Amino acid sequence: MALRHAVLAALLDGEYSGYQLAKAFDVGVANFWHALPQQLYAELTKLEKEGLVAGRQVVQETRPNKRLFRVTDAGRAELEKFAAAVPKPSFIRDELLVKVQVADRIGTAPVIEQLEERASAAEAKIELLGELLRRMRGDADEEEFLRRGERIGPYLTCLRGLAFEQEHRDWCLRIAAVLKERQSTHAER
Amino acid sequence: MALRHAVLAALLDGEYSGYQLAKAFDVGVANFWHALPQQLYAELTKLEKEGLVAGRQVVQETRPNKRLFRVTDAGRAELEKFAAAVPKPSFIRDELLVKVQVADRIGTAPVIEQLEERASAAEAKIELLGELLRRMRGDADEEEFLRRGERIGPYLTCLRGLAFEQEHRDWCLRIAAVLKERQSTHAER
DNA sequence: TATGACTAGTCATTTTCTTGAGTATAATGC
DNA sequence: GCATTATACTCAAGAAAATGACTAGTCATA
Repeated sequence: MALRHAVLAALLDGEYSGYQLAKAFDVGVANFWHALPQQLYAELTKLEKEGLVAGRQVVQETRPNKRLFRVTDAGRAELEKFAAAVPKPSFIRDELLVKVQVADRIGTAPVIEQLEERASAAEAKIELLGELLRRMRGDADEEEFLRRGERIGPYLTCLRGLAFEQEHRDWCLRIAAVLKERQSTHAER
Repeated sequence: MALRHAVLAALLDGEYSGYQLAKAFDVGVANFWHALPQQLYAELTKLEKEGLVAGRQVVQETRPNKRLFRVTDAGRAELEKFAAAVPKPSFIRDELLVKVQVADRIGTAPVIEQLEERASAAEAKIELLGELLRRMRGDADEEEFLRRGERIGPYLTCLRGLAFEQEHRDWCLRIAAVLKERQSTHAER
């Protein structure tokens, strides 16, 4: 019951099609959740049936028709109920961590490579998020924006995304360095 | 196909029962994955059927009998294959983030409370992980340990857990402060 | 002019995760 | 002495997520 709320949250800022949502939920512009297109289409259908969102058909000449969705009052009420409920704890769940856990017992080389790839992926996302944040706050500096900005929710979640990616990158680089160092000093078994 | 590898990884350090694994996977000592007891028991059964782990019955007088599992050669090979495969990207998936995303549009008060609760939960875990790390490295300082320590895998994943929790705590406190400040300056709608 | 990428979805299946309940004994705490 | 917690599991059901395949038109590019 969490994807539904993520969808409602994303839809709170305006009308979007399933396709548009899918992009946002995929690339990570939406730093607060992640889902595949199929999940989103399915969820939108369910939400519409329950009256939490309302869709309207938009006929397009040159592109396939699409359906734009917006949150209804019932949807907003549902979100409010959700916000008041106790949240489930969040966990890291990362395949790379599993690999690092055993890296010193099995082959280190591929893990080092993956750590470095991850680090540069994180770097790219850091750039992207930095740009996004700059655009969101406009001329104001951060403090100012956070005090007086109109819509700070997305900014705050992006901040978390940014901090997460920075931590992620730093850890990857550090661990890669540690494993490399050991690779050269210890004899490979 | 990731839980199986997490289980194999956890089992690599010795023989454990499903019950013991469940504790490790629950509390977060295992900072590289999370799972419920039922999943673990089921996974162990499957892994045994496939010959990736081997279990042996240990008869106990005073406690219920238990089954201890260890990784077989086939299991180790499977882990190696896994380590070499391209890893899936990791995502944050946190209900609290969804709430923060919409916090400025709906009720802020409960979200602030939840942020502060999260922060203190993170604080507690930080303590725990710090203690764990200290115990793992013994007398040596970190640099030293990472260069020459026997088994650094678990240490490295704990480091990530620690950094994650610190970032988590800092963000929660910062956002709670921002939302509070706005609550007092803006008129609540 | 074929190739692939982009828009805008749908359908079906499988895997994974979560929730809830139940069994049985033993040690510990009030 | 009675309640709680800890050990050690099992079974079933349901929700959520991931995987894969498919439709169908448009646009840019090589």
